[in-house]
Amino acid sequence: MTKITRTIREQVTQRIRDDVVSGSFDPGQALRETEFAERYGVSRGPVRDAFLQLSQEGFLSYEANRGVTVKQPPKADHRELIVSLRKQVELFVLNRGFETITDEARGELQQLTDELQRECAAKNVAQIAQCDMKFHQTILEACGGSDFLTIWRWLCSQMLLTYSRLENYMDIHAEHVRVLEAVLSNNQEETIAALEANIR
Amino acid sequence: MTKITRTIREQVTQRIRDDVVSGSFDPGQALRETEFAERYGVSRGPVRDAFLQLSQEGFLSYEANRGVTVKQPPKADHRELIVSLRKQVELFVLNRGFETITDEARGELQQLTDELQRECAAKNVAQIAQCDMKFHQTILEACGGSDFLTIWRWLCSQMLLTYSRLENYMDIHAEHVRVLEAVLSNNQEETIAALEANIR
DNA sequence: CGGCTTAAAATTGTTAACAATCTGCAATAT
DNA sequence: ATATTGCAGATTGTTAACAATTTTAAGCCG
Repeated sequence: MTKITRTIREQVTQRIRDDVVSGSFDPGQALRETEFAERYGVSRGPVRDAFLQLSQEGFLSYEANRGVTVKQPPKADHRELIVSLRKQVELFVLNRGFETITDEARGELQQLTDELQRECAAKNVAQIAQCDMKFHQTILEACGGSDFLTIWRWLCSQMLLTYSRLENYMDIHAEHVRVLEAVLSNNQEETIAALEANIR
Repeated sequence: MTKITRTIREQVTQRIRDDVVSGSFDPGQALRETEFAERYGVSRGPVRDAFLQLSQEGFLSYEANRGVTVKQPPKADHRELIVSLRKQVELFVLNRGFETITDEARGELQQLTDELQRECAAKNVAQIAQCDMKFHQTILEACGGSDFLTIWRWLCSQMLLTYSRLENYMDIHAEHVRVLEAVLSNNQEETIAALEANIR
């Protein structure tokens, strides 16, 4: 059974995160609690929680008594380090836990790849980014890497602030198909190679 | 002029963080919002914020509608990766920004080293950890590495969950003196070597 | 004109009450 | 006996009012 009700904070967090990833806001722009509370028809509490969480995730920047602003994308050399760190985390986890991937996880990866195809065709940036991340997250969790989820999310969010490959949508899908097929055929080396190529 | 008033949330967050680092709680132990609100004489709001923040920092584990528990320390192999990642971040930042370290930052480092000496002598675990982190944070910020503070904090917190060198307190101080003197003598290579040796 | 003071407006921080959800246990049915 | 249901208590989630802080801008003085 799939989860039916999510907490308001989670919903608000997801919506704002999507908007940031889609580039709906300018970097440095101030976000007001009241504005979002009214827009979503909720009180300031959950919005406040969402701002706090998204700040720690790396999408927003928080200053006491002054609210949050949309984070500037990282500089080129910083981005290089970030990509390198993310690769190390994902490949580390994959190397240790490749054998523990269950058939259920395989099915989920298949499903996410299909969803990714649809979203790539529809050119829906926020949904593409969400599928992309969920795909990698599924692998991480299936390999016993849940401990690294927080740091991995931060690394991803920094990369998403410059989600530069928005031109070639279908390439994104193709890259994930390569990973998926490597996983399905139980080929650890090819999986690693495919993942390595996908993270950039 | 030093900061006079801090927000309640910050104070509560710091106190709980200190208690976790000092080992006041058992791993897996559940923390109740009401209990901490009463203990600190505040309402549940700031405590809730603190729980949320400390969860993202990696000290606590959060489940919707079920509250937070104290995080288990990372497994040995995970810890190795974490230490390696932290080294990469600090050394990357230091390499790029060593020249930008100001005299003000140097003074702060001197001050923190003195404070560390006192706290090591007093064997006050939470304060030692706090000085230790503040020392490294000062270097990071002085070298223009503020962008990495979030991820760096997470890496540190995971290491602090097994702050294993609690025996040889004065060694901690000595290691930081070596870093400090390298910075003061403007010796970049020695600074890197000293930092590298200190992060473990 | 430029800098300083000050009050009002806007915004975030905190609180306490209320709502929703989960937990544990006893009663009940199979 | 075992599993299921339902209720009471405990705990977290949400809301709206109030407090503290910051920002804005007008007024004043040099």
